Amino acid sequence: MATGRTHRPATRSRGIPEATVARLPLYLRALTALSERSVPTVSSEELAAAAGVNSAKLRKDFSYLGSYGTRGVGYDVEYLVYQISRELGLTQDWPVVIVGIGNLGAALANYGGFASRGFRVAALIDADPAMAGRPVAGLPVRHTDELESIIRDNGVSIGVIATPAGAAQQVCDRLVAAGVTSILNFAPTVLAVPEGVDVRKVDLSIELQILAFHEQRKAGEETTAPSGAGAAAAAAVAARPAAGGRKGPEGDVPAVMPA
Amino acid sequence: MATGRTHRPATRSRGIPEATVARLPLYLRALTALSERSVPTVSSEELAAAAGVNSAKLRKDFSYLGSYGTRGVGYDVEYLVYQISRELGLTQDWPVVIVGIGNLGAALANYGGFASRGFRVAALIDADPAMAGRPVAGLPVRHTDELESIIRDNGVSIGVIATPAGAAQQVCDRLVAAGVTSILNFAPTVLAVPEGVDVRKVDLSIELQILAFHEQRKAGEETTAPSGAGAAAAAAVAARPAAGGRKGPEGDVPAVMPA
DNA sequence: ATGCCTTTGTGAACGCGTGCACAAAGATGG
DNA sequence: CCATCTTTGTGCACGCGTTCACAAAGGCAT
Repeated sequence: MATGRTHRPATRSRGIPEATVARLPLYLRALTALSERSVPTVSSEELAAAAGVNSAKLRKDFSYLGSYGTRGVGYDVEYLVYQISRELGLTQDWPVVIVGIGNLGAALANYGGFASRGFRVAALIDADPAMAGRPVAGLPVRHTDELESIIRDNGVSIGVIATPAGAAQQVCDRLVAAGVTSILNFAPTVLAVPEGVDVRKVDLSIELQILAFHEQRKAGEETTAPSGAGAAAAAAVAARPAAGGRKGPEGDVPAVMPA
Repeated sequence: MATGRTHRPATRSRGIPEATVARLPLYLRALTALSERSVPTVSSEELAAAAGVNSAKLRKDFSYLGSYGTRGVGYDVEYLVYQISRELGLTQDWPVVIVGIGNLGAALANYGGFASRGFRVAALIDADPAMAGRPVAGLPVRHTDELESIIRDNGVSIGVIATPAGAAQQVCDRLVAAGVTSILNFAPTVLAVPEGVDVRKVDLSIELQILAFHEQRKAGEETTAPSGAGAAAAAAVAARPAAGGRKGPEGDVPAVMPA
């Protein structure tokens, strides 16, 4: 999962909880797969299993959308696909620009799942003049100078930032100024945006660090010796500035304060 | 943010809440930036602003790690960098394999932030024999046949899946069987894993759909006419199977049931 | 030493999200 | 038409996460 979200916290939009919104795409994907196999109806139990969630949670999620099921039978697949698509706003076309056509930007441009569901790559934009005109995923790369006009001409409201961290905020500012109100940020930076602009962040480094945390914990649980090779390094690296014996989180690293 | 997580729900590891763990990398990044500018200390207010969070939340987060601040002064940057690094398990080296060296896999392999923080790309693996041996990001691509031996020889416990959706579960199974216990999944699929294996999911498509939802809501709020061009399409596409007048989520699409 | 000022650390309240468990609803068979 | 069986929709309780607000703690000037 990508982490981080920058939403207005309270404004539960239209009564649908944020957590539910985040799961709707999951259900939609599972339903689409069923639809392609021409499965007419599905029970909450089956669908929940396919989406990897609890069936009670799924039913409650759907209850926010309305009463779309039939008791004793289940949910009509096609109908539900449409309802969720509509709720997510996928019945309309969303032009998207990708800024920063490096390795990642190119990968995103080539991503098939992009176009499949209402999203259309309106333009690829890069700051490097040498990139300009070169085709990537069948589209010619445009230069950053054209950013504003591209946004306006295509009515783009969703922008994807795949630039280096240093350029992200500047690109973000220009996108927002040009009218973009939703941003998907792949650059490892915290973006500052005005009220009313949604930012979602996808950060590989953060995901790995979270995994490392759990990995370390798992490793520490097997061998009940928390003081591994890292302890020595701890004493070497960490130099507690203030005096006074501090205790670690739970007695771990007991007073390793050299000074 | 990448969405989705597959953790054991309850097991609050070592007393540090999951939500806090997810923010630690954010703090760490902000602190590292401060460290490079040789800033000695930072207050919770300043650091919170840099990390894009509430200062009260930051202080509570740090309180789970221990009492590492000095009242009236703030936090020692270097010391905090070390404490968080240690807590996240970044003081040790984590060998990582990337499976699926397409556009995305190559982008990940080239990602700089990878090596910077304790993570080392042990191998790039792809199923295409034509890829084998070709250097990507300075590493020769290895064939899938070698997956198990690579995992074992390098003691890899973290795997990154960047394959097409169809291959993801199979790759996942092999990774887990070979000893991987943490997986970062970029394929748009729900992965089934045994107990004790952590999966984090990064899904571009889902992120975009969530943005589209909010975008649609914003658009619908300006123009107070929810019944847009989509309504007609609704009647055309949706064919409610069961009879009986259903009402939409809040009166929207009122009884558009062609029967 | 003393008092003031800054900033941390945390107790408490609140709200959101999750899961249980069950009543209501509808299908189905006789 | 009635009984039975399946599955939905949801009231309720619980736990996690967030935020407020403040007392305690330490630095610093006098």
